Amino acid sequence: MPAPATPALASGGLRSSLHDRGQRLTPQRQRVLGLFERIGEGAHLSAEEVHQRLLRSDERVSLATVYRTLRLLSSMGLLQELELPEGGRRFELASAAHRDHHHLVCVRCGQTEEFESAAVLEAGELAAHQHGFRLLECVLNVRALCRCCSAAEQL
Amino acid sequence: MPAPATPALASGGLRSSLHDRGQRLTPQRQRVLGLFERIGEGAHLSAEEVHQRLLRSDERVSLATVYRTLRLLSSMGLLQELELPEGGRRFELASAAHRDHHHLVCVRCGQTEEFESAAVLEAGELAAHQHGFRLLECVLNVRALCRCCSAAEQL
DNA sequence: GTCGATGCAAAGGCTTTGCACAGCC
DNA sequence: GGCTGTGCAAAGCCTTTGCATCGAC
Repeated sequence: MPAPATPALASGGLRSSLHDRGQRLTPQRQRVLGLFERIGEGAHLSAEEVHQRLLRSDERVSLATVYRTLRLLSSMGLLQELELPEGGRRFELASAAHRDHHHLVCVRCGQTEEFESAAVLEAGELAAHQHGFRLLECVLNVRALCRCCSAAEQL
Repeated sequence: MPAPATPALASGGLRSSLHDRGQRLTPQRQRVLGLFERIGEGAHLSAEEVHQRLLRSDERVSLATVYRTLRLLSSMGLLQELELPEGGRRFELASAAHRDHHHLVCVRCGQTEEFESAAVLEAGELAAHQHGFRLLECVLNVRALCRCCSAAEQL
C-alpha cells in the first residue's frame, strides 16, 4: 500500500511557527502546505492551480483562503514566490536544499528547467556585500529557447 | 546650452524596425522611446510612470497606448521587461551594453541597485547549453535588505 | 469563550480590448 | 486613400478585502 503521506515534517514545524506568531493551525493551511509537500520540490503552482488541485483531492479550500495561505506560508519562508514574468505569480516549496536554484525558461513554450550554481550564489553575495546589503535569496532567470522552439523559430 | 536630445540613435532604428514589421512610426511611439532614452539606462519605469512623465513634459499619450507601446517596444527588443515581483511590471531601455545586468533589490524599501557579472552570464550559458537551450537573456535577481532596512529589522 | 480564520461576494488594481476617428505612408 | 494607430471607456484578469460565521486553542 502507498505510504500515507506524512506531512509531519513541515507541518509539525508549521504548528509551532504559527503558534509563535499567535496564529493557528487550520485544516486549510495543512492542506495547502501538504499539497506542495506531496508534489515535491519541482512544482511551480499558481494560486488557481493550488485551488483546483485541492478540489480534485476533495480538500475544499476557498480561493480567497488559498491566496491568504500562500502569502502566509511565503512570509514564513515555507514557500517561495517565483519570479517568472511569463505566466503570472507562482509558488514552490522552499526547502533548504532549494535555496540556490535557478530557472531556465523557454520563452516560447514555457518549458522550465531548474539548475543550481555555486558561481551564481557567489556573484550574488559579492554584489550584496559591495552595496552593503544583506542577501536573502538569489534567483537567476535564464530566458531562452528550448531545442524544439529554437528549431521552429528558424523557419 | 544643453544639447537638444537626439533620439536619432534608436528612433532611426525604430522607423526601419517598424517598417520591417509593416508598422508605423507615430509620435506616441517616439515619445515613449524618447523618454527612456532621455532618462538613460538605469531607470525602471512602470506603465503608469511612463504615462505620468510624458504628461509632465506635455507629451500626451493615452495610458492604453502606453501599454500597447511598451509591449511593442519590448517585442522589438528595444525595451526590456524587468522581473521584480515587488512593485509590478517595469520596463527599461535594453541597450546592448545592458544585456547582462542584474538587480539587487531591498525587499523592504524597494531600493534597487544594478550590477554586472561575467560569472553569472557564464553560469547561464552553461546551464542553457547543458539543457540544449539557446540563451536569450539572463537576469539575476538578488533579494536582500539594504543597510538601513537591515538595521531596522533588528529592532 | 475568545479571537483568529474561513467563505462568500464585492471591490480593487492593473492591463487589455472594442470601436469610431485620426493620421502615417 | 487605405489601413494601422490612437483615445476613450468598458471589460477582463488576478488578487485583496469586508463581514458574518465558524472553529482552533
